[in-house]
Amino acid sequence: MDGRFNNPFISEEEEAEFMQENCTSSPTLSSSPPPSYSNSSNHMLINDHHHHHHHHHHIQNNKHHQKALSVNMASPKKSRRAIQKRVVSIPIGEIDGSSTRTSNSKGEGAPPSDSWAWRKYGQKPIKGSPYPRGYYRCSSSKGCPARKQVERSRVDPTMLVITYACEHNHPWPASRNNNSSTNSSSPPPATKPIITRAKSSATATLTTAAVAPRDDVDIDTKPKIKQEESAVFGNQQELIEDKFNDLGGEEHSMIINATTDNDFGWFTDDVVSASHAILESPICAGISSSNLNNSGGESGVGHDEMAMIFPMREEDESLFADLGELPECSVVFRRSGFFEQEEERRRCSLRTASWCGSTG
DNA sequence: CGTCTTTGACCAGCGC
DNA sequence: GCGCTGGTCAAAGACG
Repeated sequence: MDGRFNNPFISEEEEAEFMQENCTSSPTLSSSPPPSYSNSSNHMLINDHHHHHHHHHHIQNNKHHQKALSVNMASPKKSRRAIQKRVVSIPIGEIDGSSTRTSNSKGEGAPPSDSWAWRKYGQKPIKGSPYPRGYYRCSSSKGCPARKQVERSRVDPTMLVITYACEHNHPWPASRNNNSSTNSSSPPPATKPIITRAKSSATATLTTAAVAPRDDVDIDTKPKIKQEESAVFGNQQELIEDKFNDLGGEEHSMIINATTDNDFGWFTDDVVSASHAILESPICAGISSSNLNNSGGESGVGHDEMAMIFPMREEDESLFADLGELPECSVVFRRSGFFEQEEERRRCSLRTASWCGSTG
């Protein structure tokens, strides 16, 4: 499916270089019927099943050494940072998974299900953040390059930052026993028949979990989280904000006004009600131009969550696509009652800061 | 029994 | 060249 996903706020990395090639910016399933998802000849990177076959003969004895064969994980052509990513920030409490799942031993609960089946394959603590980052990959299809990283926002613990990389190669439920219901173009009927009511946007589907009915009602978990995290955050906030001033911008995200909270209709009734989500879009549509002047850009702290973009419908996307650059529209979003408006504004100005996430 | 999560180790990229 | 950090793998355990 496409990165537009069904997430509330998405910011897209533009650096994408090899990602596009390797990851085969698979055509939005919805728009164009993918000819053959199974084809793996194109993307020869990030996939693991590939290298497995490649270096088979190498080592097999030592279990631990087997990993050695995974060396070529990605054609080392470009740096990891060159990978296109879509950063999505969502209020953790709103849709936070935690659900029935194993919740979490240390990191965070199950990330909000975006109707795709994700399998966690790793988790690591991130240098600048008190919260670990979880690594997920699409479990629907073995060869699916789709991956996502889930971590709690450093600046706003109540926010969950999900970074999507690569898109799915397959329709919806590739394997598994998903009932892909009708066609592959549209997400499966959510367990909760709520979605897409407001906007009728076919693509908009969050917390559906058709594949993995993991998300249910776990709204209660959020209050707890808030307290803990917010406490931790007290200090960092200041620091982080400082850093933002030095951030360099690389991103080209545009910000637009969201119509109204109706747009969140596709969230979930629970979600919506629980999330007093407010869309504020001061239209800092400056497109990062103003931010670029910093060039120092690194710190890699928190800018990711700064950028929150609202996923558009395919239709809309198309329109923008024609525009040339703007892949998606972004929207500044914020939860009411947590940060002050001032901060909000501040963010707005910083928002476009690029998230050079990976390397620390 | 199958699938997914957890967890420690390995590896590559990057900075020094 | 070394060390740090992030990203991934895979065995074992947990869960359904």
